[in-house]
Amino acid sequence: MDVAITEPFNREKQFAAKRRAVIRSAGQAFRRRGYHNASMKDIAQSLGLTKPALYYYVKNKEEVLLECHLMAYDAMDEILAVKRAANLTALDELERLFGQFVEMLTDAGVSLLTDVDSLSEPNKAAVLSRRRKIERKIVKLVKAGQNDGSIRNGDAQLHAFFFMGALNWLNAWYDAQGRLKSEQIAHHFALQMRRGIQA
Amino acid sequence: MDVAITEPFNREKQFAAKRRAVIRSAGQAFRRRGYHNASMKDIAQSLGLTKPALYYYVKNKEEVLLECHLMAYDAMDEILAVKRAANLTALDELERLFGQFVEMLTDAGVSLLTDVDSLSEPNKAAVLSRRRKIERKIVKLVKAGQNDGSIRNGDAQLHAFFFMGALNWLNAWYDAQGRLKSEQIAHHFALQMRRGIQA
DNA sequence: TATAATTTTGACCCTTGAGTCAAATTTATT
DNA sequence: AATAAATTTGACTCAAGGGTCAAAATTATA
Repeated sequence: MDVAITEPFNREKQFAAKRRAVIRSAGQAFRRRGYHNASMKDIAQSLGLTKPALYYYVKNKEEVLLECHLMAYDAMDEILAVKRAANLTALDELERLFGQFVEMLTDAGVSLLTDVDSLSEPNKAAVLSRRRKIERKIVKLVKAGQNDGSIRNGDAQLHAFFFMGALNWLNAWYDAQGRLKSEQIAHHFALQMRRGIQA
Repeated sequence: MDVAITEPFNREKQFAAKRRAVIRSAGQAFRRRGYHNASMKDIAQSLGLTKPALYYYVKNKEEVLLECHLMAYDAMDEILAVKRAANLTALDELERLFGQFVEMLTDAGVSLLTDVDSLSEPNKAAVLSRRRKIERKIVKLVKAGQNDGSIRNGDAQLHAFFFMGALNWLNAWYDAQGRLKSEQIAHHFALQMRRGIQA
């Protein structure tokens, strides 16, 4: 086989995959116990590694937190990127998006963290900028809905802040083993979001 | 004047007042920067004190966090304690309560914190127990609304989790100096909450 | 099998911040 | 003014946890 090129590429892939696993695992820990309550040693152990082995894959703890944030925002961007069908109202679209966000946070192991103050200034700014960009898209959609008549009037920003809270609060109570199943939550939340703002 | 009794009482009052000030000030710091990012030294300085002076009023940092949680729950209990007028639907009542919660978190300097994992087991259990007690009251009210026909059917717990998220998310974005004024937010949120669950 | 690259580790260093204490200062009482 | 109580502080101790490093172990390559 033509390994001369693919082999080193596979090595990189292995490395990247392991690195992602580190970030994801750390994300779970941060989500459950909080950034400062989850030590690098804990995170390493939960992957069957030792601390120095972790540091082979990441520069420092803050970098891990940063990537957790960005990973979640990437996932949200991906959901937001899908162009909506022309026949749907902005409200319909928002309902669909919101349901997908919920599923992403429950089903898929994506962790939407809130601890932004544990980042140093440049990173904090970067994360907040990403967050605002997503918020802006959503607010824009709310305004579109107010124009197409599907969403009732009122401060669009407040409309959005309200239901984004429901999303961020998921971390505090959602339990994959619990009574409430991902799909059920997504469906319920999407509807409650819709009703809250519909015209 | 008959000081023999009132004087020592005043001393205690002074002490208690200063102690409360410490808790409240710490609460602001925890809310803004997070429990672990706000050092006891910071908290002391923001009150014009030094660290050892703080420790004259509180046992340790965890105690401060605990009291912050309890203080917020006390305020919520107080709001919840008011008997509702017999002619109001449960939904009306819920709307009123929710608006009051929002005002309490914005106008009054009450800090509703989410960091429960930085508490040791017994304290964490105590805080979660208080939280659940409040949640239970609210869920009960939701169910009452489903009985009196003012609130649409669906999992009452999910109804509540959704709008409680909006409340907890306030910390992340509310700024007393910002564009959005307390009363406006309270009114808007109360309505959006109502619409989300009304029959 | 020998050699080189990658991955992992035990043992360490170092900073940060919680918490303490004996002594100083301020405030009230006789 | 003298004494006692309450309050505040400078100067510490100490543990936890982030991060490093030289060497060992593993895996791939010649």
